[in-house]
Amino acid sequence: MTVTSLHDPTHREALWELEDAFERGDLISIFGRCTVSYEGRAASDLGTGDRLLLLKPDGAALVHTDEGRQPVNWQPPGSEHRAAVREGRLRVVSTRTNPAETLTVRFSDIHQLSAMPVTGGRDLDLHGSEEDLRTRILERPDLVEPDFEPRETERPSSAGPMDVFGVDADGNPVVVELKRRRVGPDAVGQLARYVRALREELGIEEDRADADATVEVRGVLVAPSVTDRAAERLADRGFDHVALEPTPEE
Amino acid sequence: MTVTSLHDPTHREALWELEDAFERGDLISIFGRCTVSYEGRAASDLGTGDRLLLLKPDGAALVHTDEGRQPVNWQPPGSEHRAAVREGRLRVVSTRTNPAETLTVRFSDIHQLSAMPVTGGRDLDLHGSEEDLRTRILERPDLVEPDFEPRETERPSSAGPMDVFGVDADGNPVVVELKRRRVGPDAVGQLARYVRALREELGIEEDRADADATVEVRGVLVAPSVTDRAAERLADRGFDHVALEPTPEE
DNA sequence: GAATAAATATCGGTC
DNA sequence: GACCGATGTTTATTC
Repeated sequence: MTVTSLHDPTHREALWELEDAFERGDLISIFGRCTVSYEGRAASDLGTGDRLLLLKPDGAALVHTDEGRQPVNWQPPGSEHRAAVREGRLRVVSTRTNPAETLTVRFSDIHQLSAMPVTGGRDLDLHGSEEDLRTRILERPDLVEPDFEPRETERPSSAGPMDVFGVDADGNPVVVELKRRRVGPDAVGQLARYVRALREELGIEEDRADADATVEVRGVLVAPSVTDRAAERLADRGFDHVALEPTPEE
Repeated sequence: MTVTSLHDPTHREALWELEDAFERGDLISIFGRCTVSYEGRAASDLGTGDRLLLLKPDGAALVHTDEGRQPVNWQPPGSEHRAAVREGRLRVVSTRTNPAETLTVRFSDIHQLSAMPVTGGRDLDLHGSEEDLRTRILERPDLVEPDFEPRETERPSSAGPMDVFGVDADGNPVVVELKRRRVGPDAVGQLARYVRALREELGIEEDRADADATVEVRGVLVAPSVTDRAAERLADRGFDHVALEPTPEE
């Protein structure tokens, strides 16, 4: 493990080290006083200040200040980093295409530069996602409702694949939409599109007042909880909400 | 400007410096070999590997690998960082409440530690946002359509505030929904909710076949472009699309 | 490449 | 604190 670390380097020293680090595919961090400008989907300018610039070998670039989880400016992976000294000052430019975007960092002072090789150790084991919720329901369909019978996951429809498709105790088709956390109105809209698509596919009238219909396509939203507005929209459309967490409570 | 930088420190040396840096409110970066575990809204585990840990004085914590714009693990601002040496190894724990979440980083090797004071220089001047699009339309309403007359922005309704409310050449109420970029069907749903709310408020029948109505609430979606499915839903509901960028083309 | 939906989304404003 | 909507959202997956 060879970590390079320069303290208060000159701009030229920083450039030499940067070019070597690009060559090695190192993860690079530069802390210094700089201005930042971005142009692409939007455009932004950031005046002089102390920031941390992170340059990744996959092309990602991040400019961090002392606040926030989000970088104040960035460039996504796949971008190309270049460095140069202009008028005695280090300048780092990261560009990408489609969309065409450019991030430019101009340093007036370089306090610290580090470069370090990083490989592997990237495989995160994450649980508690929507997929865990689906697994949970397939293993215990009664958590949705008694005698619910899942038939298919990712069932295709003209509105896209529905999370879970099944049949209830009375033989009605049921569209289940899964959300791992509290949801707003948009999730109800998503569910409504699937239900509408399935009704059309099965030739079932949308009019719920039509009590003659022996078969009704039902919509069920499975989520830990719903917002008030989402609850209204669920009620409007005659859908059900099942309160369920992606993983069992302790 | 005092930047502290330790190269291959002992775990105890790193701890001392960390505690001082917490005290000073420094921006801290630690590069080293570590494992990471997270528990909260979801849960995850990350095996041993070289990573960069960024600790911000506002409580944000970021674990970065050599890939991706996103940190592989993180903690949002407002969290509390603590450090300790257990069994000779540095351990950094960041916790927050509501929701209760904990991020734990256990180091086996510390390659590099830096701490630097950062203040100010955080005010980003961003243009090309939805607000720019609204400004543009208010200055040139004809970009929406000839003789369109904006009356109100953020006009309240039972479905929430609508972006722009106005009147067309024939005196019809117009609800304008703004999007800074290409949109999908959800934006049409959002517009539909506002239109429905306004129709109810004004006591206007939704049935468009009712040609007797002298006043019709119209819906206009202003966005650079729309997806095919969004276009279908716009047509279904009789809404219009105006192709417009948040900032003028060069 | 376009479209669609998930995410430990984050972030800001409002009530 | 809950809720709602924007974001240069990013990211993954599918078509």
